[in-house]
Amino acid sequence: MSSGNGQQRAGGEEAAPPEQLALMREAVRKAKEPRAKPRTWRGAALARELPVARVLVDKGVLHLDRYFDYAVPEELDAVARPGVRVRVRFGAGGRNVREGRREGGGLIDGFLVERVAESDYSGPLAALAQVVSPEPVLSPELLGLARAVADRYAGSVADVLQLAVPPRHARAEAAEMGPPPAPPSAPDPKSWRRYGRGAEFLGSLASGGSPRAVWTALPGPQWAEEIALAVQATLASGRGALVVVPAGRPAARVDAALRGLIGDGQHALLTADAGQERRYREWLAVRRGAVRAVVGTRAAMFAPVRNLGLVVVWDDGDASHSDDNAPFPHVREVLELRASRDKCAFLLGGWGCTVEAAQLVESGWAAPLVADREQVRAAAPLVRTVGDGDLARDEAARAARLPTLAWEVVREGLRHGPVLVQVPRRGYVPRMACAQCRAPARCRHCAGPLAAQDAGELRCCWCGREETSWHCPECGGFRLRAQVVGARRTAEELGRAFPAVPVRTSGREQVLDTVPSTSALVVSTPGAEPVAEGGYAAALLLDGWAMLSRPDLRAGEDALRRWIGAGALVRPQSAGGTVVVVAEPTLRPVQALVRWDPVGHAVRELAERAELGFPPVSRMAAVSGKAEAVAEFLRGAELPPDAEVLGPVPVPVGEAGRPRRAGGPPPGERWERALVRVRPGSGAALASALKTALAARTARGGSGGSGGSDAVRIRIDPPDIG
DNA sequence: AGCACGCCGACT
DNA sequence: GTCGGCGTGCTC
Repeated sequence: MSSGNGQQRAGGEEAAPPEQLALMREAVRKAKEPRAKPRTWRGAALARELPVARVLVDKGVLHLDRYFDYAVPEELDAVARPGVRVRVRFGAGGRNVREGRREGGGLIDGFLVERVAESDYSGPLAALAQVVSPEPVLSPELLGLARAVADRYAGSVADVLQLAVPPRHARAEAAEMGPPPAPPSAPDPKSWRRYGRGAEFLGSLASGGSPRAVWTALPGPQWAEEIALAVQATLASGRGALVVVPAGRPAARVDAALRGLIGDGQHALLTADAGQERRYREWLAVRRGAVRAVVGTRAAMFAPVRNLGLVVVWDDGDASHSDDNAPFPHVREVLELRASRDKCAFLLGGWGCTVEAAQLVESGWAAPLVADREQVRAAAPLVRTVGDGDLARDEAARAARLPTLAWEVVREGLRHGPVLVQVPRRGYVPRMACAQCRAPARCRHCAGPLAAQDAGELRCCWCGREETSWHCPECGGFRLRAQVVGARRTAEELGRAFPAVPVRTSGREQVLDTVPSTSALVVSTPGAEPVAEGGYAAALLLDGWAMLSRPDLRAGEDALRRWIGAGALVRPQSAGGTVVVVAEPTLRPVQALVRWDPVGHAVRELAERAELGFPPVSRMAAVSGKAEAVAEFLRGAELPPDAEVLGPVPVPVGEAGRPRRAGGPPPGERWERALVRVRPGSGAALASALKTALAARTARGGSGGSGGSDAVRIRIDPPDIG
């Protein structure tokens, strides 16, 4: 078998004299001899032991997702250890054969993966240009994890490492670090006793066990200390622990709780808002084993904790647990991988319960950690609803835009302390719902969401089929309405309704951390709610129907999660805490809130998704790009036999209000998106098929993952499948 | 993605 | 004869 290159060369040499031709053929054959001895083009001396370095080049492109061999010069022998960052010449410029070997190609970064005696590569090896630093940042464990994540998400290892290894900072690296402090003693389980087998769980951690649990936390501020106790128990067993929370504020709470329990110095805080130097210093402290525990936001999910004994994710339904860089790994999934690979304990906690969490319990992978109903009733606020019927009957509501019940609860609450008002954030996508019962309109073929198109016709956002005779399967209605959200004005009007009371707002721009226990109206968007000292006296959850009627698979789950998140900051019912939600009391998430039963909701939701073939019971991948590119890609890909392709359908350009996520179509281009769905168990096969097809495509002609006009993008577990 | 190599048409 | 377009294929 001769390479294409060789054929070409031979063709061009036909005019050359025979003896010269023979010489050239000889040269070609020589270059192809297997097990070529490593040599540099300067003939520099090589390391005597293991002179070949296997290098992972730091380029996200998929067809470069493998190792390249380089020769190790003698002078780099000592520092060229596995795991260090290196720079190498890489690119076509390196093989200018004619005028003797000349340096070419650009210098690019990479990681030295291992040192070996011989190379499989048949050509002459280039030499490592530089060892950037002797710090072995890429351990075999981290590389293994990065590879597993890359496989799970059909991405490249280099892309994952970009998320996993922070940029180097020389000054941070120079700092000396001491040995880790002595482990703390095993904790008293304290409030963990409120959960059925909570004390048992902590005991298992402390004695070196690796239990896995989905924990439904009771409302209130105790959760941070409960996580800290789990960390303490794990440290007591001589192992390390990793906690990932959705944002800086909850990270600060767990940090404070840990300080309170075991003091400073046992753990590092890894959050995005730290500067580069501090980030790298903290990360190094973890890698070097100077600290044994980590609390942080999503980038911390890869933290190289030594002898990992426990991983924790808090509030896994929060969107910020999903990384927004390729290949878009999710904290819960990555920590599941870590727990499996490292055989360590796993704790997924939240006030609510995601469908994915319910699935972990149902599959038997994790055990439920819940309090009994009596405990729940004692800790949760009283929840009351205001539905359409109430509103219609309510004269006062029409005038004041505030239902009588809501008004009364707020007024009464303000007599005892602060009152939280939750208003939805702007920017929910208006799609279609039943005008009568407000159930989202769904496609009768694949159950995707229906949306009105530019021309006015009704189409499925997944499979693209037109719907001409829709009627509501819930209530039999046949009229549709577009969903519109207008919110903030309500807050201003509220302020006018209670003129003597101070109004404070907390939102995306300015997030309040805490508010005092004095009477005030606290208006907040979901996720930005300040914690009130002693708890809120009441909470008012407005425009619930708008949250619920988004035609998103997770609309109900999301709404419930946000309500629960607000309600958990309210005093218990026994202390007068009351929540009013403006939403139909017949709807499932509303009922779940009233009963404070997030697990029941998630379990029912899971059963329904299994029936309809929705994630997470099936796995989905989105393929998007220009129409021809998507079609060609799908034609070329060898998808698993059970794969089902939905669509493609046009990607809406700049849908009203929805912020365009990174990875959308460039301005002015019309893109399409297809969804590929497989049965449970075929997820890995799907990811692998997509990765192979993408790599082949890029290597062939197309312009691969990022740039070019014929690019396609793959996203496993797309977040917005309508 | 870059980047060189090589074939094929235009021009001093 | 040589210069330079861009179509292919490789990168240790």
